[in-house]
Amino acid sequence: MVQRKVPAVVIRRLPMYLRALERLDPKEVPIVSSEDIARMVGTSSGQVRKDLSYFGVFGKHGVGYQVYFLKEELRRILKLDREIKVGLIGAGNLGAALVRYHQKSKDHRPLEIVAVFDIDENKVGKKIADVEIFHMNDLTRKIAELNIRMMILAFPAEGVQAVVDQCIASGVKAFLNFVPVSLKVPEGVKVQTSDVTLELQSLVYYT
Amino acid sequence: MVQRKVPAVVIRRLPMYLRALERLDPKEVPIVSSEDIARMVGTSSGQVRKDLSYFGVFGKHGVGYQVYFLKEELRRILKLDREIKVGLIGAGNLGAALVRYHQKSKDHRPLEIVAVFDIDENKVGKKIADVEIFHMNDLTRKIAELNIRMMILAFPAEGVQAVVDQCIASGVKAFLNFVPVSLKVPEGVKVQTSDVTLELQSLVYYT
DNA sequence: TTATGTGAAGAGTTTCACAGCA
DNA sequence: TGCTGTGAAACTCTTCACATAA
Repeated sequence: MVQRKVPAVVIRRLPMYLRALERLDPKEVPIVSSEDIARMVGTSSGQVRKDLSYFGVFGKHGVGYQVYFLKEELRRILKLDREIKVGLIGAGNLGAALVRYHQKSKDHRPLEIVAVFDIDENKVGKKIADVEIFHMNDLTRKIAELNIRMMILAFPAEGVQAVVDQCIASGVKAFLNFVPVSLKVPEGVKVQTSDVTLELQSLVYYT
Repeated sequence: MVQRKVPAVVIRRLPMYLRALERLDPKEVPIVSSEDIARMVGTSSGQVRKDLSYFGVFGKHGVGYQVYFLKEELRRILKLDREIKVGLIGAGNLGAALVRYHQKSKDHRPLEIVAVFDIDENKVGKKIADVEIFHMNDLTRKIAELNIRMMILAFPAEGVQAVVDQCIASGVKAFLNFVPVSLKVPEGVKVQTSDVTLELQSLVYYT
């Protein structure tokens, strides 16, 4: 157990381990080895053990890990042991698809998309997969009211930075950004950008 | 200039530099410094210079980089100086949104989505943003026929590995994978996985 | 005997700082 | 003088290998 600064890469792998464990039935497979987990997520057993060691001691020498226990621990570490309210800005193609996709996926809990925001008056009041669409004018108010801590950005690139600043001022701590711009955020706020065009372009190098 | 193995991170940054340069009008801004580029993409000037140094010498000491020239060079390095045929499997919400999003984006060229594939007979023959939907039975044939080298995976998780193997056998060299599974591919084939659920889950850690 | 937990070595990336050229 | 190109240092992350505990 080290509990120094945990590398961001490690944090990105923990949900993979969690998902692998969730595919297992604890009644049939009550115990797994780091090797088992590694095989399921496509990494090495050493890496699994090292990653876990940042947070404590979870296994038994010569035995392995208790599936149920390790799952609980991973959820606790990732703060997935409570409900998390997520907002989404942009009720266009991508935004709507993301909401539907998220609602449909089995392992979306405990992440709950509780509000969609858009500037288009015609969309306001309607719903996407049971999630209500609010006007951008209500952004600040709704973030506070619904206690939204995470925001998904899925709208055209105009004025993203201003919107982000507004969110941060209202208490948003993390962004999943699908807008193709680089964002500036203060210390303590996390942005994860997913840029399909960029990813496609860099893949071409390998063809 | 080094031209050893180029780190994957470098390849992922080059399209960002390219996009930054494309935002500039070469008539107004014919020359940029590494510092200018760094500011636009949110990195350091040293990193920009180091990254470029893997591929050759593109700037002039004391002056900077000629925008037009550097753009051309970046396109050449990334192989974006020719048309690239891309396929997409899965005409669901996400798949359709990705096709529309890609067609609409200004900097999508020279990447062209030339075929969508789905198992649903009812969708076959229809179009999404002018791209025809083919049946999965025609996958292998169409990949060869249209010379598809890259595939976007956006369908439910059943049997992905088998589909991937089929694509590889037909000549696909790179995948952008939105399916939440870890894929096994041979040396020489590149997979970039984008998993919204995983990204959201890891972001929670920082809230 | 088996599989964990973890220092230490190794590999990969970023940052630094300065020589060198326009 | 100004900004590039690049080794070398600093830092981060992964792999290794083995002491250790069940």
